[in-house]
Amino acid sequence: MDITKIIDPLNDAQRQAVTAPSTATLVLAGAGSGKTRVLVHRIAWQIQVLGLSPHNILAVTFTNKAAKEMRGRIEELLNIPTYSMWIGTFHGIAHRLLRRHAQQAKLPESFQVMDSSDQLRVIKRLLNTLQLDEAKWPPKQVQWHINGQKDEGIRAKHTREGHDPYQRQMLAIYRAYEDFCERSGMVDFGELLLRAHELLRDDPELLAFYQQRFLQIHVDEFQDTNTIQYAWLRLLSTDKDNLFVVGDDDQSIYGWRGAKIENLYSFQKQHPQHLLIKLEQNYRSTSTILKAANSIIAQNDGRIGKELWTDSGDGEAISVYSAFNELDEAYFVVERIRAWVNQGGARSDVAILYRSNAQSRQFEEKLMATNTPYRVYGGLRFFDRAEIKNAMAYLRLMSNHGDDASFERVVNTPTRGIGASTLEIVRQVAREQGVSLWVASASLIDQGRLSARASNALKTFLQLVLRLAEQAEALELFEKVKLVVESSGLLAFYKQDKVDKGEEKAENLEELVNAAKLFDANQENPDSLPELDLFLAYAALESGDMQADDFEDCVQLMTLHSAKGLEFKLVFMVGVEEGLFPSQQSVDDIGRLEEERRLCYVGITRAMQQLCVTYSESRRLYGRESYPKPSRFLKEIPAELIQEVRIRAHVSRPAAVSAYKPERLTSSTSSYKLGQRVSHEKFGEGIILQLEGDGAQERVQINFKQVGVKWLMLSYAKLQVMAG
DNA sequence: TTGTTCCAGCTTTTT
DNA sequence: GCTGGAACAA
Repeated sequence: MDITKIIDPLNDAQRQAVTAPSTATLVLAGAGSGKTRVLVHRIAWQIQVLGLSPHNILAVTFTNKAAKEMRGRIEELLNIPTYSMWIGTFHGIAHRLLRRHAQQAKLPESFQVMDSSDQLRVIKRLLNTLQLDEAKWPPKQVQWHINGQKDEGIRAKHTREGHDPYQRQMLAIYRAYEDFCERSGMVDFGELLLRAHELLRDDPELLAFYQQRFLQIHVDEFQDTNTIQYAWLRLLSTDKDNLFVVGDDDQSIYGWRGAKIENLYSFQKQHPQHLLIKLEQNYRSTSTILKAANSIIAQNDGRIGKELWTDSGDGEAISVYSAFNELDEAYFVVERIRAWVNQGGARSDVAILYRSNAQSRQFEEKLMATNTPYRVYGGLRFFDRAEIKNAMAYLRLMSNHGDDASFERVVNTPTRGIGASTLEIVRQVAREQGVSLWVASASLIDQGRLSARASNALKTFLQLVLRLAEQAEALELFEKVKLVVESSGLLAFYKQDKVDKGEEKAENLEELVNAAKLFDANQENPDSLPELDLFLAYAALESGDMQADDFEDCVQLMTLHSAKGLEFKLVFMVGVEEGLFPSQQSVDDIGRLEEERRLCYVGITRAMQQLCVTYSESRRLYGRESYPKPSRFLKEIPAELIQEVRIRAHVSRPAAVSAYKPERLTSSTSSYKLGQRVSHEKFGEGIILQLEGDGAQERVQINFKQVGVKWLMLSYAKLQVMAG
């Protein structure tokens, strides 16, 4: 047995963690301190030295990427297959449990997973049926409320009807939403976790089964767990003290989406005998960078406390550049990158990190202007694209006719003459009879309660889906997808669409067939569940990773949040200004301010060799010129670590932007005049306010007595000149 | 069905 | 000040 491979590459603290006895263990892992290595080697140790079967191990992460990496590294280290080991995201594992035990979880066998945009659509439709004004009940806010409740493990039935009208209405919406999901077999992300928790909690036999199976439970990024996730972990580990959690309270940056840093403290309280191991030796950054990071994070209260150190050298000072404006800032950064590349540095070792996505633009422009390849992270992922979602909706509908959200999505995509009024009737019947849109449509057709045209169109649609389902039955997964893409009419629809990037969309649809092929090849499916349902869930749960296309040597642009877990030799932290970073919305609340500070800590510790911080003396924000102060975080870096860049890379005081605005030209050919009284057959009497355009394009703005101000095309509107 | 105008909103993001 | 979505005119 070769344990040197497992033990030798570790430092003392890491080794202590890896070889720790099976007891509640908290590994406080600073940035760049080898956190993943500890998890991987710990699992390897348990298998190779303690003789555990991979079958007995559970490892939970937050992202698919992290899960994949962990599995890969374990396989590499041990050279054994790991398919029997449960490694995955909280959501992925919850999903697996629910699929396995759909019946006990009171879910239909082919329940569907909704992603957040699906969820938002459902909520919008729900508000509509409840006849609530979206302005008063913003769908986003409703979504936030519902997800918040689920994260806390609260269902509608747990909430007492209070007196606060707002709360009462929210509760009513939540209840209606739950009903809808129940009826149509839809499960959102929060529901996956909540349902999985309830499943184990309410079924002692099942719980005992999994408790006996998972002898060791490992949790990555524990500071990001929310209430229900931690509750779920505790259920599984009851009486066993077999939780091995790794996290860093200083890198908790997701409080705003329900992460409870308190879970770290509760863990310590609930396991008084727990083992606490701090990983403080950093293998990533220079001592200068670490000193800056330590000094900033020290400003926060209530930390468990640790200090990063390294035995590598001081390295270069931190450059701070005060830009004249945001263009100058971009210019400076791009110049620096050019110098780096000229000295033989790789572009992919360089990252530009910003607080908000909107900041990427000026950097993109400058990079483009200098022909520097770059890649912006974030944005639409493959499975989030409308054309992909449409294809998936057909597949879902084939698998589950009760999926109203998918029904709505594709009933008239591509257009087949099923208009809003027909749909409204269908919805109404569905509501009255408490059935799905599918069933309502079928009965409406049977009873001949629709116009012949609407009835036929609807019938064509239902038959299309039925036919697809029938034809797909015997096919391989990728053939099913191919069938749907081609026979639904989607592909043809996008191919003929010349204006709206239709070609690209058609290509994406073809790519979807490939994705299905790949999925099929990689899928283990130990529980032999329907592959189509698994693929659909995969699309919702793992929407990223499809865009890892070009391997070109690129500069990396991303938000500070998405940089977590990554490292770069040269890091630019830009826009480090009060109001931007920390964000204006966070400065009045100490808790949120501290989270911003942790974000700053995360940003700084991404840098391996060189860190460059920039701020601008003036910045255009929401269309207004602002003159922000340098961020307070800058002052928290000891001055001796900083080298201010004095020279202006480029004095780019912009020439005063011309105030010229083309005025709306008054049409000379018109027979109408300003102030002219006219009358319109539909809108009645009014007075001309403005004229523009010529000939067929000529338009007039008219203030109508009855209906107010409107723009009308003169060539269409039949206006009568009135005396007056 | 399509093209235009209007209007709110505006941190961070994974699953 | 820009952008995406809703509302509206044709």
